[in-house]
Amino acid sequence: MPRPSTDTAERILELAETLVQTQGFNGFSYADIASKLRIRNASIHYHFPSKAQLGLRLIRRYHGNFREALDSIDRTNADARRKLKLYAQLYANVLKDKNRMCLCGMLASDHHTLPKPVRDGVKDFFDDNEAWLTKVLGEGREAGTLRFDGSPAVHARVLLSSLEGAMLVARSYGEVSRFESVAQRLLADLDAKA
Amino acid sequence: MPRPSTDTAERILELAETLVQTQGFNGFSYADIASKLRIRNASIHYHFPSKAQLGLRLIRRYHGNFREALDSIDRTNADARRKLKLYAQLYANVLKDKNRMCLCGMLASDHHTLPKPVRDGVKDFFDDNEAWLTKVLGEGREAGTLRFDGSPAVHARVLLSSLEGAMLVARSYGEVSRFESVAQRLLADLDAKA
DNA sequence: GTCTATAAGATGATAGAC
DNA sequence: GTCTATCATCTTATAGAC
Repeated sequence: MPRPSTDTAERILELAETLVQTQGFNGFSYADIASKLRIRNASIHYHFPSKAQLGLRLIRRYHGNFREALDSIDRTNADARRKLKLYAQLYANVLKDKNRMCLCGMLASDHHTLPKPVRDGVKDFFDDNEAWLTKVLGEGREAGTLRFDGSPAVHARVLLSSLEGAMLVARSYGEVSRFESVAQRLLADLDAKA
Repeated sequence: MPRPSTDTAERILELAETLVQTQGFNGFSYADIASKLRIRNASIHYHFPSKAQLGLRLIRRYHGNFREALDSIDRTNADARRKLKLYAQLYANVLKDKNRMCLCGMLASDHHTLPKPVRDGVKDFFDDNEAWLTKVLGEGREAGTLRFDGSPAVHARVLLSSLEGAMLVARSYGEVSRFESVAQRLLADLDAKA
């Protein structure tokens, strides 16, 4: 059977993700989803009873996919510099796809209006990213391929903040190159030979 | 006479600014303003016929105030490092006040849903900030107090993006210290003696 | 699982009295 | 310049038929 049930829920998540990433959590409605998927409002509520629950599912999905990408980078690469480059590309790929913002970066902007569970999900995402970056930065300095002052943890925050901000600003210009030049500079400054 | 007319328009702008900075352009309504200022919906429309016009007035006001702050920094300081520190403090002060996001950073997140004139206003703000930063970075390197690779223009983009992103992420934690540690690291890395 | 129908309230906006 | 009254539309959400 051609996956009968979960299919619609998946299509809803897929579209809702794009909508949050481009318009924000308060910038789209169930009606937007219904019309684009040619289903009814009530069908969405069947799968996701409230918008808060939809938001939470969206974060968990996004975080899970991101986690897999980080694990994949870890599995297939040894060099910290290479890992950071691939990490930045993760962001670039999001931006290249319909000028999307990072899901959690977008939700961070909506922070004040979000249900508590969604807020917490955003924090978890940032925490996980910072932990991964901290680890990679530590490894790189240890191996002598990366050079930076201060703690890996603080520099992880710098990288996370800067990449999120670079996406945010680049979207206003619709220029991915803006993101890329910032990311490139950020990574070049970590180069051991600098 | 105790400024009869402009007073209400000013109070509306003041509150709307906070609302946009904390909830986003799509996260507040005329009703929110009306109830908090104890006036009626129609009174707001008298001063600002459409939300788009309110948004534009908000940006112009914010940009103007920011411009004044930059001019003030230029007037009273010679050292580029000092100027950058004061620049970062401008951002920190916004964040400290009710966990606000930069008005234009917030509007950048709403980019996809904004009226064209508002979008353009956001770009103008970023352009102006980048130009100022580019100038200061150039001066600092010339004077030998700042050290960085690449062009002042690219580094200006790095600083703008990073500070905007640092605000965005810090808001999710409600910790100004998160912003401050990132800003501090960013500026320390530009130090000539690094 | 999807639909029709509908509720109950919010939204941006306007006409016209005071 | 502010008000009351009102609009058309959109919003999240639910009840119940199919």
